[in-house]
Order: sequence, then structure tokens, then C-alpha cells
Amino acid sequence: MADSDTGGAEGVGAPAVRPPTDITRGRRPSTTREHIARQALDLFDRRGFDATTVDEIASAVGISRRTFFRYYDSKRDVVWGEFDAEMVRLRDQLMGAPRDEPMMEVLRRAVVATNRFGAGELDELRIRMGLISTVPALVAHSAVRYAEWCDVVADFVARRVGGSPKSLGPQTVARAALGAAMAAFACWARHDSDDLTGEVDRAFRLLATGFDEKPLRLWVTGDPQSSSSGS
Amino acid sequence: MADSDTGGAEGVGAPAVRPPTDITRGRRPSTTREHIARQALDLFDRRGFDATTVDEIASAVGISRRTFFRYYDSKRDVVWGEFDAEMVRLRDQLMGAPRDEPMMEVLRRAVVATNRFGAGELDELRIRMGLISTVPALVAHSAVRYAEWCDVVADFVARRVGGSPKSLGPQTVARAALGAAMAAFACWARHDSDDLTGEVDRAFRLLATGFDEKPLRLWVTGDPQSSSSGS
DNA sequence: TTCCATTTTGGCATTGAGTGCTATAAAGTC
DNA sequence: GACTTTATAGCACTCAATGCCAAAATGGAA
Repeated sequence: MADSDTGGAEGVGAPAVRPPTDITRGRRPSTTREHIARQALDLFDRRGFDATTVDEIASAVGISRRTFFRYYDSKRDVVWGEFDAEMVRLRDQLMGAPRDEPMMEVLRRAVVATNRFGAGELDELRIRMGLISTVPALVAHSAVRYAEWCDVVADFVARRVGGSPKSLGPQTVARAALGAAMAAFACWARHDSDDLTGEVDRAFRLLATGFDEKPLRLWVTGDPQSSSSGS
Repeated sequence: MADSDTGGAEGVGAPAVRPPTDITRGRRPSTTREHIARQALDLFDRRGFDATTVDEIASAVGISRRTFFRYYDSKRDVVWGEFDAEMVRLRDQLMGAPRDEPMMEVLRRAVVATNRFGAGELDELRIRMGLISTVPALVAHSAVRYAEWCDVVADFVARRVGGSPKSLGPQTVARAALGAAMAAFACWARHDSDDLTGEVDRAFRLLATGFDEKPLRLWVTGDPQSSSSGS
């Protein structure tokens, strides 16, 4: 009550910062999540994630340690950035697909679509993905951050094949799909394949064939050091 | 430098405890990993993982906090128990399979085989699996603990289809397979399906068909509460 | 201008995990 | 009994994360 509501069901990672409307009352925030993320990623990239303390990040941004934790719930969360927003897109993509399109095809196209990024974002994204797939603390945290992603996929699968989203079928599809996506991300972040969506597409095509060994063209693609082009 | 090495490349989870042979020199250990695990799991089960401090575990066992960390690298590692030993079995199963047997069939049988447990172990295993798949800190840690599992599978796949174990194909199979296994574990730990290997088998059969929607018999199995029969 | 409500910030204290160092206790050997 | 080996306990320390409260900053109202 006593609140000029305008919707604003957006404050997932930003607790009190970023009010729903642009009313400017009270003290203005001294920084932004984006600014903090840029400074932090720069430190992570140069000194390493574990070797960078929250105090150093806060000091680089020009805020106190306590304020840092008002913008991000943890040091790890900085690396994920605005990941939550992408989940809405994934759900829309999955639920908006025609019923007669095969399930795994919908899934593949949805994941590919939600992972298209502009050329300007790719450098920072590669740093993020590289950290997520190599630093143990972040590899660990990814399981928690991607849990909601799994829920979205499991809901979609449950609608298609029936049963509860918690039952074996939907859960297996969701977690296997997550594995495929993470494999694509990690491979893209490792070497310099500039084609992130291509890697995702290939991973999901492999998944949808049940990893059949016969179509070798699906297997010999993303291997930069061995295959010398051709074939 | 200045270090009398004796080999001993076995100390993964048990740093100084448990020497390779049974020579009894020096002070004898005052407890065992198993004893600590039992006490800790009991506390986790009753009070919750996060609400249980290492001090409480140590006090329950009758050792000091510092000694606890000589038996386990972290509080989370207690829940995994002797997980490392199973990895050797998995590798043996995978590498010992005949070349003409289909890859995904070998994988399914290997994972099923390494997850057979005696009736006496199932109660504790369910507690472990329940914690691993529900407590956020453990869900997170699972990504790190299962990384080696993924490496074993990726090595196996790379031998079959060629290329580096780090390339997209093997990585995708490995991570998707891990997802399938985790889904089976979680479903088994949730409800009271006493058939753990059955769940694993079903998950890997789904995976090997590329999650084809048509064979409905694969999808409608593990769904205890809903499924009022009829579509 | 002064007071007030609102919102962000910063400092302080606290908890808890995890690590390094050192002294001590227990066991066998000479 | 002296010596070596091994495990333990205790202490100090770092760092992430949280709760609490006072102070600062901003706009609006009296």
C-alpha cells in the first residue's frame, strides 16, 4: 500500500536499487550493477577470480564493501550479470512454439535464439563464460544459477509429454539440455570459434540424435587443432 | 625442496590419514572418515546442512575442528563420501567394453553398473542424494565433484568418435550424460522408487533415443503422484 | 528556510568456512 | 630413555556474507 505501483516485477538481483518507476526521491544510487560488473570483470580477468577480494572490487568502484553486497548477493553473482532476463526470453520462445514442431527442435531453436549476442557484447561474454567454465567456485555456482533454466525447460517438456515437471522424463531432458548448452559455451569460450550459436546448434543436434555415432559430420566440426579444414 | 617424498599419489580426499600400507608407526588416528561421515550425515539429516557447523560435527565425533579438516577438505565433501573410488570403476567399465557395442549402450550399462548398491547402503545413499540435489551449497559443489566423472566419459567418447576430449562432441555427451544421471539420482531420492538403477537405465534410454517423443512407454514410467491414466 | 520522509551509503560487529603454523601427545624403534 | 614418525589440538588469520544502525543525500511540504 501507499505505493504507486506500475508492475515492476523485475527486482530479482537488485534488492532496493532500481525502483520500478523513475521517481527520484531520496539519495541517488552512487553506481550501477553494470559499472560494478565492468570493474570486477576487469580485476577477475587480470588477477584471477579467487585472488580478487570484494574489498578490492569495492575500492575500484569507489563504494564500500557493504554497498557492494547491496548490488550483488555474492562475489560469484557478478560474473552472471543480467542472466535472469534471458530466462524470460527462453520461456517465451519455448511456449510460443507451434505444437506440431518436434520438441527437441523447438528446444534447439529456442536455446540458439536466446544466445544470440551482438558483436559488442562478445568480448565481455567470453570473459564471463571462460570464468564460469574454469574457476571452480564459479563452476560450482553455475549449478545453482542454471537451476531455474532447468525448471523452464522441464516445464516445457512436461507440457509436451505429460506428467509432472519433476518426474524423470522432463528432468532428464532439462538437465541433459543444460549439459549440452554448457558444453557449447565452454568450447566457445576456450578456443576462438567466433560462432557461439553455431556451437550451441551443433551440440543440440547431437543431443537430438541420441549421440548416434554414424553421422560423422556432426562430430568432427568443433575441433580446431586437429582437423586442418577440408573434408 | 627438502621434502622426503614417498610417492603416495592417492591422497585425494584424505591428505595425511590412511597410508598406503598398514605399517603402524606413530600415533594412531583417533577416528575414520566413515565415522565422521555417519555423525555428520545424522546432523545434516536432523538439523539441515547449513544449520550444522563444522564445530558441531567435530564435537559430535570427539575431535577438534582442525582435525576435521584433515579428514575432509570441506564440510561439503563429507556428503560425497568415497565417491572417488566409483570413478575408477566407471573408467574400467567404459574402457573394458567391446568396440562393436554401440557407444551409448556401453555408457548406459557402465553407469548402471557403477550405481548398484547393496540394500544396506541405500538408506544412507538416499540421504546423501537428497542433500546433494536439494541443498544449494551441495548442488553447487556437485558441479565440481562430478567434473572428473565428466572427464572420464569425455575420454571414452573421444576414443570412439575421434578428436580431443575437450572438443564439442565428447564434452556434450559427457555433460548430457551427467545431467541424465543426476536427474535419475534426484528423482530416486525424492520419491520412494526403490529402483535406483532402473531410474538410471530409463534416463539413459531416453538420452540414447534423442528424447524422441513417440515411444511413450519410455516417458510415462516414473510419475507416482499425477498420471491419472489417460492423456 | 526548516523540517520531514525516503532512500542509499558506510561502518561496525558477528558468524562461519577454510588455512598455515606450532607445540604436544601417542606410538613404534633403537 | 632418546629418537623418529604420525596424528592431534590450539591459535591466529583471511575472507565471504549478514544484520544493525547512524549518517548522508535528495525531494517535498510547512
